[in-house]
Amino acid sequence: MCSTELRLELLSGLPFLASLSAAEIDQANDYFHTFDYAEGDTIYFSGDPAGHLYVIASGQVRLMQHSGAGKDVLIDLLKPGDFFGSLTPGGDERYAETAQAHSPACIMAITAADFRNLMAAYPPIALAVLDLTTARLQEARETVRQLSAFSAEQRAAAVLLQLAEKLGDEQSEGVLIQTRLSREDLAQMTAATPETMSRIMAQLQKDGLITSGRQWVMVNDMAGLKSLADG
Amino acid sequence: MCSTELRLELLSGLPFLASLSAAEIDQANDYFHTFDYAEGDTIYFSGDPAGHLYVIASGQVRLMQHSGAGKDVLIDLLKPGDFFGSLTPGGDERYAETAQAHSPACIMAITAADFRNLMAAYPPIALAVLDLTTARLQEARETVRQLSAFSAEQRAAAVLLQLAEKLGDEQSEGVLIQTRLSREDLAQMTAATPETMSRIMAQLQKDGLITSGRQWVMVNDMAGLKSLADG
DNA sequence: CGACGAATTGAACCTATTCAAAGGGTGTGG
DNA sequence: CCACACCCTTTGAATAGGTTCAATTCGTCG
Repeated sequence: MCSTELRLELLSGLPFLASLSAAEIDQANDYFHTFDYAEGDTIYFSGDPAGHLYVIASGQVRLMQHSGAGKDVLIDLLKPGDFFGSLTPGGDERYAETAQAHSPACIMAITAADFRNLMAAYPPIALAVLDLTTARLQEARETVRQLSAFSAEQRAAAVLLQLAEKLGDEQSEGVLIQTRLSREDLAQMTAATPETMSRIMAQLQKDGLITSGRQWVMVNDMAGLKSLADG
Repeated sequence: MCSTELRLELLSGLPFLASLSAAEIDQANDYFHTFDYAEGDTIYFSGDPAGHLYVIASGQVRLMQHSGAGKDVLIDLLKPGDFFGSLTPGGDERYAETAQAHSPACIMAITAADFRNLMAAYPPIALAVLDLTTARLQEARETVRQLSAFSAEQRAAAVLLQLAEKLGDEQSEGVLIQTRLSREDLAQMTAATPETMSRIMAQLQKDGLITSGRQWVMVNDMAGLKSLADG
């Protein structure tokens, strides 16, 4: 269970709460409840009534979409400081995605209505959240573009690049992606099958662009990956 | 050129300006400039410095993304009252998409910085814009899901449904989509080729779900299309 | 009515999927 | 501490869905 200090430190570090004073942060903190999740735990299911906004205190969360026959899509991998869940006050709406702990995680939750009041009281918060949402919209549209125009190999390269930038740890031999990632996870981010992903990863490794084993990936040549991804 | 009355009437009817009084609307109107575009005119190119937010007064606008070799993606078709362009004040950012008049159109433009001031002054505007952006994010993610999990025929059915709901005119024989739409336009919305789209449209017509000719589509069986789209 | 752009149709080709079987790395329990 | 079992991963071969290229037909606007 994450400590009160961690909570306050986290809240004060959030980009979209940057406009609040320490006292106001302290006050906002009262609206949040904290929950712990083990790896694999579901935070909410797609279709559940949407009543809360969540902020990651520690750990990683994955957002997924379901279609029939195990054809799931991994929309996004979130890290501490990221938010997810509902932004609208009405509890009648429903979550469009499923949120799942991708690693052991501590999550803070606030009522959607409370958060909306916070945004209405502090316009800079609303603008900051709007900026983040706009950025996600462009990400999603970029994904659409890649699915429409590029090969599985190019999409894989783009996904690996993105992961390396977001979750990568720079090391002497390359950028290590700090997350357990199976071939299936990568496949669900790329709109491919695990088998295809396995073949692609083998090819990328042969070309010296990456190194990869069971559940881990290291990017050795960011520039090379990028030129492959861009066509 | 759209008249001043049309401009005021349009502004007062905008969902995200609903919180403003008549006098405030009148005042906001001063920030907007109006431009006319002929069918096919480009409003801005992907990559241009992003300095304005646009609102459609009349006509239709299409948002597109480019990739090499004519592999363009038609992200969205917008109608009067919809906004597009930049939401962030800094002019250093760039448009991610190209905006083009899909029919003769009258477009109102406001500086991104001015609009941001408006949102900061009237929080309900910011919240309304956030809601619309969130809705678009979910739309984009739904498109990703469909590209990942469904066949071209299912995607085509989903696109036609969506168009019929957004731009459809209910008639005795079915719902007529009120826009010129070539096989190529539909292909760019579906991530398919015009040839594939032609074959799919022929099949759908044979099944009695739609009627279609050169540049036009009518949906005869919404429920049938929906069950096809959902799998 | 004529001409041009759009739509259709056919056949070969290719990428990625599917199904199946064998090969490892990891971590847990004895 | 080692061994075993489990799941992830790899690899192969057959298949299918969509693309590509090319030729023809059709509708519509001037």
